[in-house]
Amino acid sequence: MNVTFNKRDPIYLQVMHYFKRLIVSGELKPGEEMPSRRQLANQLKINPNTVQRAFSEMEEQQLLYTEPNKPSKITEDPNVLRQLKKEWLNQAISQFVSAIDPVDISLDDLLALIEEEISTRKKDK
Amino acid sequence: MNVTFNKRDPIYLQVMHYFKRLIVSGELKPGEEMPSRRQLANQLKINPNTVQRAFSEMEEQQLLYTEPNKPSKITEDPNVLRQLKKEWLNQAISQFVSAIDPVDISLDDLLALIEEEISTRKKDK
DNA sequence: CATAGTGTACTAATAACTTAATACAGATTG
DNA sequence: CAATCTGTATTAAGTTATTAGTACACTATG
Repeated sequence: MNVTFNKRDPIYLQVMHYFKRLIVSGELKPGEEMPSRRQLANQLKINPNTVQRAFSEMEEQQLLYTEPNKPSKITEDPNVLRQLKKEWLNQAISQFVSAIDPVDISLDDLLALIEEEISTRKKDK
Repeated sequence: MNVTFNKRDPIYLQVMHYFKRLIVSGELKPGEEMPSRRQLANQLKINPNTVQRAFSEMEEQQLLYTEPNKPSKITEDPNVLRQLKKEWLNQAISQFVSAIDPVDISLDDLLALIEEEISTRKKDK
């Protein structure tokens, strides 16, 4: 459980983002149990209600489901999962293209820089 | 002056981002005058101090310089400008690669999606 | 020389978020 | 069957960053 919170964004959003990422990557599998709200709050040294907020929003987005008095679980709905991955990717690309729009650089150079960054990261990990 | 503020991020940061983008794109040229703090605040319907905060931070970053009782001007230091562009690009790429890291997609498919997004935007504008 | 424009500085108010304190219903476990 | 674990809900308080209000010093201009 490697989470570091930045001070700028709301913690509940950062918690959501952390778990969404795990779902997108497949590290959290459909049907898998989430940690309990209190337990997670203890680990992260945050208030249980902050976890509750993150979880209940993820539940609204149908990423989690909760049976009464049981820990929440990752959705098993393939449509929801597919949609999540799709949106995650679209959002990343859209934001990226928008960010580099003002920069004067050729497409080839840009793609080369991306490849370079990716291979650098592979090496480092 | 086409600015729409989101509600999440501090306004002064959004103002900074807006002008940095203009500098990166070259729409604001070295030595060019910035609008006065009050005038800009009026246009954007925000408090002059919010503009002041944005401007003074940009001044700290040496993107602007201000002679007493004169409107601020864009820096004419080519090193600062080069550095800004470099960091802008690096930040975009780094953030993007980090975002798509959990996604299971081939490099070729990814680059194709980027090209597609770029050409879509060109078409639409 | 008064008016209106600069930038700047200080303090107060606001708003958003987080934390905290409790409570309740139900399940599980020893 | 008591203790402890789930999730859920409500309300209040605290904190912090952002925004707003106001005043000051200086300059240019008509």
